[in-house]
Amino acid sequence: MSVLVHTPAHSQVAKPLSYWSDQFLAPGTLVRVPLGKRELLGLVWDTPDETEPPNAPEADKIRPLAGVLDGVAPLNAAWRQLMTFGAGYYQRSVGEVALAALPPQLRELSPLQLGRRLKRQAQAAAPEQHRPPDTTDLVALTPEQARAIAQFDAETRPCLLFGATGSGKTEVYLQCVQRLLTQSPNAQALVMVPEINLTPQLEARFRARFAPHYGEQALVAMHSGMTPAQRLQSWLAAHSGQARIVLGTRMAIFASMPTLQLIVVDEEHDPSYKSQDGARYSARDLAVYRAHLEGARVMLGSATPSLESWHHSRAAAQGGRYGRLTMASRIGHDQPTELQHKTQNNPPHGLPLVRRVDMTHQPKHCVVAPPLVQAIAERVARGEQSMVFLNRRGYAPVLHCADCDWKSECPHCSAYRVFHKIDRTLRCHHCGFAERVPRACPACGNPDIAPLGRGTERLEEHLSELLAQVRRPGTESELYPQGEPVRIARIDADTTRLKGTLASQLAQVHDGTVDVLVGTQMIAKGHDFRRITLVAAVNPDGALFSSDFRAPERLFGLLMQAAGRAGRDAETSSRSEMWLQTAHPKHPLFEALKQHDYPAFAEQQLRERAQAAMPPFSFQALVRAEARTQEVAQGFLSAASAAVSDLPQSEQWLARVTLYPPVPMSIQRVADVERAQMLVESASRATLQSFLALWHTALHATRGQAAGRGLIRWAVDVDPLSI
DNA sequence: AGCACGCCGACT
DNA sequence: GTCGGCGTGCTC
Repeated sequence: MSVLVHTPAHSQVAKPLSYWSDQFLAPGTLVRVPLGKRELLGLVWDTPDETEPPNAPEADKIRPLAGVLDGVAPLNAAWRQLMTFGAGYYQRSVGEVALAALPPQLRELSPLQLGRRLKRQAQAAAPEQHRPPDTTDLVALTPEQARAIAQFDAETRPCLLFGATGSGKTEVYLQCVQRLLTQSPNAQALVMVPEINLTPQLEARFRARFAPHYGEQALVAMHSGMTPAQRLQSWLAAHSGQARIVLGTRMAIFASMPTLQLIVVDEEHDPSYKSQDGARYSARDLAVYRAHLEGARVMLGSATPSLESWHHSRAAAQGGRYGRLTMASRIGHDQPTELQHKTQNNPPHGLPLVRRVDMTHQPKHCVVAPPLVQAIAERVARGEQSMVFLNRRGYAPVLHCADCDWKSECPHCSAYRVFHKIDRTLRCHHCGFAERVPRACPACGNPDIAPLGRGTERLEEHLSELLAQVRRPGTESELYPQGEPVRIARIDADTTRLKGTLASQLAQVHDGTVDVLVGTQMIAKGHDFRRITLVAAVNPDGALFSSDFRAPERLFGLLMQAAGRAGRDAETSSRSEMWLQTAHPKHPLFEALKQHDYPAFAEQQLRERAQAAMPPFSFQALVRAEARTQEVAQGFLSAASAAVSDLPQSEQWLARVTLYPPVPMSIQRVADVERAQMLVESASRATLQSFLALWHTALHATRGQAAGRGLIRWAVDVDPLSI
């Protein structure tokens, strides 16, 4: 009997292992098996009567199963196929992928403990009486929303819901789920969001809509912020079919859902859907594949789709494989005619007016341009809120000595430690190494060491100085005869480290306790701020000329998303603005942003990508290597590259697959480990796939040879997001 | 991945 | 004298 256990792709036990069993066990059955001195969770893989895998061990080495996990139904064929596909596509072992997809507690719990949990779960599942949904529950839709849903119903292919921020994508998801649950009494739906931070508000909306009809148990969440017990509970509810809706982050794509009929991927362009550790899977891509496997529908939603999905949703005549559903207007705004759009210099469909501040015409070294300060001050005086966005946390990215040119380098990484004024530390954002800020330059003793550049901490400080004279309206008191001073809050990974602080900080913004909000991209995502009428990006230029070909795409998405935070209420949207401080105001990216014209931006980007034969017009994989020295890391990659010529038909492979030379990674050393990578590219996804599968053995073998000596780790990243 | 075995540096 | 570092090897 073949059984999968949690073993990595590179170990010698990557294949299914053989065990004896005296009873028939269906594939997908959860079992416990002895392995060495341990007993661990296993998953029955082949049917018992299938031929034993090649290289089966001698009969005397085969040990009997330790037990079967009663009460948990076997994982179904579609789920197992998803694991097989995921493992193959991302170059990992099936055991690693499949066992990692199960809740951790399932692996740890003894059969007795599990039995108790199952009993409790069954009691909780006791039938509840609920009011069946009827037509009065349906929220009125805008014509665009209604059309999008009708189009989705008429399609069988995956669909891209291209909807402007504020166009009501969430309501479309809700109604699609609602229609499904009403039509099929057992159907399940999976709704995915990119970040844990976004789950509470979406969960609240889904719960309010569905719990009255289907019970609290019908909706479960799945993300890494949950306790092991909660995760097991959600997983069991989904696996048993008791949960009709699963809402979660990328990990939820692996949930066992026996009657899955609909998958929604919200903010499908978000890079968080690509896992960066373990198996480097894309939950969005797996969603499309899984829907295909299960015969389920899939909807990818975004205001700024990934260029991959946008390209897939081009006209069918041009080879498009996805349907495209467009919702261009914000709720409460009629779609303007083409003429209005062109003649009035107004932004379309109630989106904020984009203003570019040419920083080359502003005072030297100014951080916030005077006109922007003025605009924020006016908002404060009117009782409106502003959001200032800087994608760099801490006080200053570097500490510098002007005398000897010392810089706050991290001793363990090839990066600078960031100055955090709040606790007077120098912190490395890559390895976590932190030290108290030295009083004087550690190299030459000069007491005059100065911060270089700006992070959110310093921006917050700077803004409070610039706005010190501004007073809030209608709040005269003895202390402040002309009204209270401006209130500034900062939200970034540093201020939200503790659980629940993000929620309470967001609440402060909502109830108007805050006039100006400073933060990193964290504040640009998803949160609905009703009273914000100004959004500013202080320094977005960095990504314009980045070596990463996806940097413009990410910047555009981020700025568009940030712009979407402004004026979400119809009454304020007419005077809401997005400010961009840039040294390149004429850059096409900003031109497109000003028009809120994603299609034009995507068109231009895709043209560039096509010319340079980059994704989505080519397919890539990255081999990464880590070692104590750069020589070893690169040496391994070179040897692996050379090993290609020993493959059968190597010339044909080399004609269709390009192997680039090994290079150090952009942050070459992290925590005293040297990192290098090598890019592999092909014009065909299938070719790249079969090449990787063939080459994997050679890569593995290289590790055991001289070139692999001293290598710490290596891994393949298929469809990498950053190169 | 775990977990053992195994061989070299600073401490109860 | 041990405790403990992580290099190498094995698990049906």
